[in-house]
Formats: sequence, structure tokens, C-alpha cells
Amino acid sequence: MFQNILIAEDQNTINKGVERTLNELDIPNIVTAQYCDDALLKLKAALQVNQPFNLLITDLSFKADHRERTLTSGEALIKAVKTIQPNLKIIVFSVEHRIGKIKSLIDTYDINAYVEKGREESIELKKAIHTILKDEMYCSHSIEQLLRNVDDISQTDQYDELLLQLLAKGLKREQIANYFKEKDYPARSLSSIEKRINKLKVLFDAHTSEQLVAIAIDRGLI
Amino acid sequence: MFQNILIAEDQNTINKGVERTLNELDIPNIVTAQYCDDALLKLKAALQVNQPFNLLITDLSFKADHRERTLTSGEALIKAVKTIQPNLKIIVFSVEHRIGKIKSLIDTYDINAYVEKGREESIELKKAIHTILKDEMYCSHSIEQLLRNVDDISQTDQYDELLLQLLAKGLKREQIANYFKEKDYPARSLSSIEKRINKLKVLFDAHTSEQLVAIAIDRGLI
DNA sequence: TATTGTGCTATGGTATTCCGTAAGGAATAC
DNA sequence: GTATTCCTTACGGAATACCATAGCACAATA
Repeated sequence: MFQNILIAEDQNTINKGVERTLNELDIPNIVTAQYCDDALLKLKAALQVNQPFNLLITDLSFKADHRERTLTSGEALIKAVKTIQPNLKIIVFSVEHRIGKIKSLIDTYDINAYVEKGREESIELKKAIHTILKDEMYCSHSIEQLLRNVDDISQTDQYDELLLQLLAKGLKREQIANYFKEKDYPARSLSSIEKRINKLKVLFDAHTSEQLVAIAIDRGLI
Repeated sequence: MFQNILIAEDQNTINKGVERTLNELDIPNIVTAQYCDDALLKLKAALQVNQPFNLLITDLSFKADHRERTLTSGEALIKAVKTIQPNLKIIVFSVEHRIGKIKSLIDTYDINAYVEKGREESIELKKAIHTILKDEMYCSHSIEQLLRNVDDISQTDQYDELLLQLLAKGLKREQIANYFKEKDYPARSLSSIEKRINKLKVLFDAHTSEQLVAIAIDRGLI
């Protein structure tokens, strides 16, 4: 079983709750951090005294407050962690359900588990820990299903993604075409932009461009 | 001090955390419920055996899952509670920061405290309880400030919200008008729908309806 | 009663989006 | 070398959205 676990989570109450869950697993050393920057400091300090943490459980979103922050998100924290302690096991514990974001976390940072916050989260957290101990990847049931039919997402290339972002930012078709022309991107004519949007609507089964934007946001493409 | 407290909150870990916080206040009887329907049942049962709860701490949003639900939100629960135990003290404990929603909760249901989930939530929860004991209203500091200049917010009513939802669901202007006609809602003509959308675009500073939807999602209106 | 204001609706013109068609060019296949 | 396919672009008509204006009903006010 893991000996030293760090929890990075801004919500005070959740920290207490996760601690209690971990207590049930007889983890001797549980440390919490309410800011990503603090979490990184604690990881570094533990490394220096040669008592590194074995597991990081981190949220993705951390509220801003009066304090100045360098790392503002769980993703930034994970990225930083990978440079100082690449083999640290990581469980992401978040409400995030946009499958695109989750998939990119898994692909980019090779995280060891994704647990979606919800009714059965304590049980899932325990399952995740047991699964990681066997060097396997764990994913919440609800997320697992979504991950299976995520393939269609890769069909949207970076230009499509940019296009969706520009749509969400309030640019009209012609303005988008001009933007693409300025940047010298391919398929920059108004006609092509229209075709792209149409292709995306078919792909995402959207009736209107408003819905297209909504779906893109929901899937974490924006 | 309160003797019997009921916590309605779907997130398992938060339940444990709140329990721990309440333990620090030496509350003898703490009960939790992960569904609004269960919460109401427990309140009723406690009333019947003449050992009513003195305080309800409830979240606002409860995730849907396989289970059939009658009460689907904290607001619905509060409404139901008011009919069976009107003088029960209520603390709303939520991430909700849309000041319009919060103000309407305070105005409509006369809740006793609103604690915003965040870094200092445990401390605020304790403060809220102590304040309520003195028969005063408590509100998180961050919310208090917002409440002062709330006048401009209530401009988006429930119909505007529905309209935005329908837009995000892919309905065209005319379809939305027809929907409003079916439901016998006010301002149901195509012209009025257009005017509403335009008003919202001005209000949210959106250039296109695509951006309007994106902003609405971003602000949690959908 | 007359007046003003407000909310809803209808109408029409303009702009934009939507969608099908087709032409041209580049890469690939035959 | 020619045919085929794919991608890009242009164009035009239809549908929809956008926007300004005006009429109407109703309520509040003088």
C-alpha cells in the first residue's frame, strides 16, 4: 500500500473527506494542499529529504482568490510534477466530464487514474488505488464508456478546433475566412469555411451552429 | 447548539468532510442523504417520531443517475421541506455563484445561510451555524458583496434561460417560438423571441448567437 | 376621458447563413 | 499521358437571421 499520499484540492471539506477515505485504507501519511503551488513545494521538499510521496490525488480546477498563483490548474501541476518526479503515480479527481479534456490528460501526461466526482466517489477512489497498485490504469465507469467512442474527435484537426473557437468568440463566417487568410491557413475561403462548419455539424450531429458550439464546449474541444 | 443535523449532498466525500467539521462542534446526531428524496423521507420520519431535525445543510445540484427521482434539486427539496417543517433552519452549501439564483433562494424560501463551497468553506460553515443560532442570516463573504449590486442581474428570467437552453439544443428561432406557443409562455411570437435573443446578446456582450451560447455555458446558465 | 407608457406582435427590407452545383488545380492512379 | 480523386474556391438561389418600424392591447396616470 502507498505510504505517503498528497492531496491537492482547494475545497477544504473534500480534503477532509478524502482523508477519511484514505484512513480506511490505513495510509500512514496523508498530506493536503489547497493550492497547486503548495502541492509542488511539498512534493519537492519530500524529495529532498528522501521521503518522496508515492501518490498524488489532485483536482483539476482551483479557484482564484487573493493569493498570487503560478500554477493555476491541476493540469499545470501535473505538468510540473512530471519534470521533478516523473514516476509519481497520479489520480485525477474531478467533476470534469468533458471527454476530450480527460483523454488529452491521459494521453499527454499518462496519468494513472481518473475518478469522476459523484455519489460513489469514495468507493471509486479506493478501487483506483488498488488498481494502480497493480500497475494498471483506472477510470471511473461513466468515463470509461465515453472513452470508447471518442475516436471521432481525432477527426477534427487543429484548424477545425480553431474554427470552433473563433465561432465561440463571436466571429462571423467571413471574418473567420479573413482570419484564416491572414494566417495563411489552408481552406481559407468563405466557401471552405462554410463547408468545414457543415462537416462539423454532421460529425457532431448538430442542427444549428449554436448547438455545434455547445457540443464542442461540452466535449472539451474549446 | 443544534442536536440533529441532516446533510443533503450527493458527493460522498463532501458528506464525510462536513461530518468531520460538525464533529468539531460536538453535534451529537448527524445524518446524511445522497438524494433529495431520501432527505425528505428522513425529515418526515424524524418528525413522526417527534425528534425533528434542527438544521438542514443542503447542496443545490444533485447528479442524475440510474435512480428515479422526484426531487431533483436542492431548491425542490427546500420547497418541499417548507411545507412539512416550515421553521427548519436551512443552510445552502453550494458552488453556485450566480447571484440571481442565490438572491431568489433567499427571497423565496427565506433560507438562513448561504455558504459558497471553496477554500474556507469549513470555517464558513461553522460561522454560519453560530450565526444562525443567534437567529441571524449568514452569507459567505464573497456572496455578500455580490448581493449588494444585484439589481442588474435579475434581468435574465427563467424564460431567457430556457431560450438559451433551446438555442444550445439546436432549435431555430421559429421552432423556439412554436415551443413557447405550445407551452403558452409569454412573448411567444417569432418577433419576441428575436427581441429576447437580441437583448441577451447586448446583456452578455455577444456578437453572434454562437458566442451567446458559449457565454451562457461559461456562466453556468445552461 | 384622454394620455402616456409598456409589452407583444406583425411586417418588410437587408444581411447572413445554408446548401447544392460546378470549375480549376494538385496529387495519385492507371 | 490521361483518368480519377481530392481539395479548394466561386457562385447563386433558398432559407434563416437580423433589425427597424409600426400597430395594437392593456394598464397606469392625470
